[in-house]
Amino acid sequence: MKNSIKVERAKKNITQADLAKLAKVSRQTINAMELGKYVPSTVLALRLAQLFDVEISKIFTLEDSDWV
Amino acid sequence: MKNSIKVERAKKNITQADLAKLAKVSRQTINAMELGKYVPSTVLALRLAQLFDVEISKIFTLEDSDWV
DNA sequence: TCTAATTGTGATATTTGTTTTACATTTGTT
DNA sequence: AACAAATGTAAAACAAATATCACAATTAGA
Repeated sequence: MKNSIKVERAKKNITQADLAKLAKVSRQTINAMELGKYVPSTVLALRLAQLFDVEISKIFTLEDSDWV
Repeated sequence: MKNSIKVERAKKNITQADLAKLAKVSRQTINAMELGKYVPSTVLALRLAQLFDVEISKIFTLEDSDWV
């Protein structure tokens, strides 16, 4: 699964630490997520979409490998 | 977090077992999710949205308690 | 270039999602 | 009522998400 959190963050010009605070997770969670190291829970994904005021599917997109 | 998987499933008139197979998870996962016993990963949520051909935010919605 | 801010990384611990197996309960049909 | 299909539930095990702490590497500004 891919995500465009880094881009959304850039649009708002906020740091990982800022976003972490807003989303109420640790900075490392944001960092690891941006680096594609893991997939967030749906609650966290919804929170981020809400914070960025963007459809969740605009931020998170499935890849073929997500169906294996 | 709330979800309307049961409703979407009813629209398509398929069983939990059917959906489980389509979404490539166990039937218990679908069941527990419908009963609100836990929150799926974003990958699974995206798969379901894609299967139902509905925006993810139409199926999964945050509640106030999801921000605590 | 120095320095501070930001980002990346590693290890460990805890919590939560998911599977499997197996059985109980409910619902729908005949 | 009896039977089958669908749904709910429980426990154990494993996988994955998230936190925390600590430090290294990179980037941006003065």
